[in-house]
Amino acid sequence: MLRPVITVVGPTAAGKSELSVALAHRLGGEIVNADSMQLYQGMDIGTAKLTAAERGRVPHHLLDIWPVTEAASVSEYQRLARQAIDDIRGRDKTTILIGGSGLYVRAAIDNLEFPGTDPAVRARLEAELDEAGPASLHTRLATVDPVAAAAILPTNGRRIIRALEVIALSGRPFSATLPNYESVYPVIQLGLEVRRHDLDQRVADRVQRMRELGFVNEVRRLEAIGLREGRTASRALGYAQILKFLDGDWSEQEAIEQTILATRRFVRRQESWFRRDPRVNWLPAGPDLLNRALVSIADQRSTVD
RNA sequence: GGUCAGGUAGCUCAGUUGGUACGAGCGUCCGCCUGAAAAGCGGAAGGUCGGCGGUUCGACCCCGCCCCUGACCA
Repeated sequence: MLRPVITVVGPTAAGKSELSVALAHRLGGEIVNADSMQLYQGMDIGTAKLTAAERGRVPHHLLDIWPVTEAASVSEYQRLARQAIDDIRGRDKTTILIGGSGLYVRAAIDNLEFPGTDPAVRARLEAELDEAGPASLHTRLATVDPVAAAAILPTNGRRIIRALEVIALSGRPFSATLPNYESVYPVIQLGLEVRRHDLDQRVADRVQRMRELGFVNEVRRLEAIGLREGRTASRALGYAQILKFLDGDWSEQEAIEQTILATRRFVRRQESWFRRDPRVNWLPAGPDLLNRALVSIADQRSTVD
């Protein structure tokens, strides 16, 4: 019998990484990263990547696989994640999928299929967006795919473009709606829950610590190898703000404060994303977390198989 | 002590020559999310317009006094 995939989800700074390593030790597991930014090489301090020592001999997969110049792709991530999970399960080890990128988690474990992409088509649409604005693109979407147009707000340029791209490539409507939590593996999902106030404090502390650890220098180093050209990496929390500091737009202090604010906003979005998923079993942060997690896993294991 | 400027949403500020605050950005809360997702987007809740008195049918906007903040002058 193949083991279920265990996911550890929840907002940034809740303590997912630490719990995952502890779980891996207990369960003989291996960790698969589902954090979109930890996929990047060299983005260590700002993504709060565990150090080699902190990983404690637990095999970690899908860290440091992309250079900062590469644009992220959920679809590519999905391929790699499935490959890693299949490999781990094939060796009869437990997979612990951990990350705060909701879509990436779902891409790994759920029945999502991503239609293709075409840089030329996309570039054309983006140029149009710049010139004409999202409303006119939305109007066009409404004529070719009323269902998609109804689901996507006229102000959301990004999603309108993707819909039009898919239609242009496939000739079919962009009827993509997220599947109703149909997973392709047996899964047990643990969610880490931290009270708002505490979480905000942790975020602030963490960002301050990043600064002390040399975050600015990390960004300088990455800037030298093309961070600014990286469509995804250059927009990462903290990195974008430090770049503005390096540009002279903000003082270092402002960059740090803005990073804290942006991270707080992000945390809210993460909570709202994961809260929806009824499969997640929430564990309040606190003492004895590891044991409570193990109990929760044992409880669910009986129902999963 | 005097002069000037200012006291409007949690914060920074718009605003009406007197007619029920039209506010904006940020924050807060809630939500959406299929190839940039640490991205992108939407909604909501918040105001006795510094206090007291006066003028007026009616004052946040006019008058008086008071309190607070800042700058300048003594």
